Amino acid sequence: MRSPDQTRKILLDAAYEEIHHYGFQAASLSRILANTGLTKGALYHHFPTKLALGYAVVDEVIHEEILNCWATPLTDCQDPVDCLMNLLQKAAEDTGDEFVEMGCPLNNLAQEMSSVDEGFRQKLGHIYTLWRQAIANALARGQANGKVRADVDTGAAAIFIVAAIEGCLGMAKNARDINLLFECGAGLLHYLDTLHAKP
Amino acid sequence: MRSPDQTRKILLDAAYEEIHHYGFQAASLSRILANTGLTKGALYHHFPTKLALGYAVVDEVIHEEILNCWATPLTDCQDPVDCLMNLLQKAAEDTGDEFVEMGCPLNNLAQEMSSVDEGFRQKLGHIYTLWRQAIANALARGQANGKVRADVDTGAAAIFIVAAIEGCLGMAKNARDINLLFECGAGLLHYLDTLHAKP
DNA sequence: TTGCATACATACTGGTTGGTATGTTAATGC
DNA sequence: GCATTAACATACCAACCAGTATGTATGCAA
Repeated sequence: MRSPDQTRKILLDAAYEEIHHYGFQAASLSRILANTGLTKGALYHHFPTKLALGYAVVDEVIHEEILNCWATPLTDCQDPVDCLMNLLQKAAEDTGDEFVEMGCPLNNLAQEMSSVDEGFRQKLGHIYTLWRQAIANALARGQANGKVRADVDTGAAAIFIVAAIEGCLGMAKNARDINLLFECGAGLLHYLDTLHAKP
Repeated sequence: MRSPDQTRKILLDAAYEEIHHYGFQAASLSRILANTGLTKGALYHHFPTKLALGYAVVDEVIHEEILNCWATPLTDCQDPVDCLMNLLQKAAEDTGDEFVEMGCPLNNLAQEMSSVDEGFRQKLGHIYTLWRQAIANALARGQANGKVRADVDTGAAAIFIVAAIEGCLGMAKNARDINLLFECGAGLLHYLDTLHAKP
């Protein structure tokens, strides 16, 4: 009847949703427990503090999300520009409504917590670095096989691409308008196109 | 000895800094009052609720900031691409350290509050719209005098430019690294350059 | 079957929150 | 100079917060 791993996951998922909605600082442990039907005993058995719970959400939930959505799909990819365009389209479709209403969890937490807690800042920075490296590596491979212009600074381009993605998601979140996300994404696609090697 | 307007401004400025640091939800009225040396009597004499104080910060402080830094300088500007490049450089230099540590107040609030409070969302959205329109108008004037390519969708380009600016500031805030801001800005400059009409 | 640690639930605490009710003082109009 | 109101200060409140102390039931090992 008892399954502590599952209980932990329930708490983690509920915390993820709560944080996604209200941010970490305004996230209420009482609300998380009310949503799960569990009690403080369970929560503090699995997580020593609220901060530890937040860290776990970053390390286990958000980290995995970015890996699955962005890093892994880029590892085997011949034309990184095309791949990024497809991933953008897919991301916009898959998580469309949720992200348009509540934004990208990674960006939300990074904006809220980077100037408040050093642990959050570093953990989130680590995820951003992984994401950027995945893009930079893909661009470099694209250069090797002639799909990407040789004069592109892959690292700097990766930084700008991630920033633009988060920027567009942020605009769409405030506007609550998925069309604005597409309009903004079109600008990014236009930029990506300039990275393509032209015959 | 008494100057209510000045008192109000002191409260407003302190609230702006507190919100800039901790966000609106985690902003503490007690901390604001401690920083000003004033008391609750003064605060609640000038502002009926915490929400009203937050709204005032948006309407009076942040609104003015965007107007002065972005909208106004673009009104009389022959080559909008060059102007934007200069404004980016200037913004990075002027507010450099503060923004690198605590981010753009407009973006911070928009990300935090858009999914929490409809009033904040609309007020901040209004500021974003003004900002975008200023850029779009400048681009359109650039098209009229041949500085900007005629096939550019000025509205969509303005959306992307604002998104990219906020995205770059967000990346730099998390990294706490002004060099990353410049690297990211270089990507934006590269995009802006593609808008230029080529001879 | 007994012993014992894990996995929770319940009840409570000190501190902080936004907000209010009541004083007190300074400026202003007459 | 006197009354009135604006401009604050002080004291207080219920609600909520993260966190803790204690109690209880489950499952497993011996």
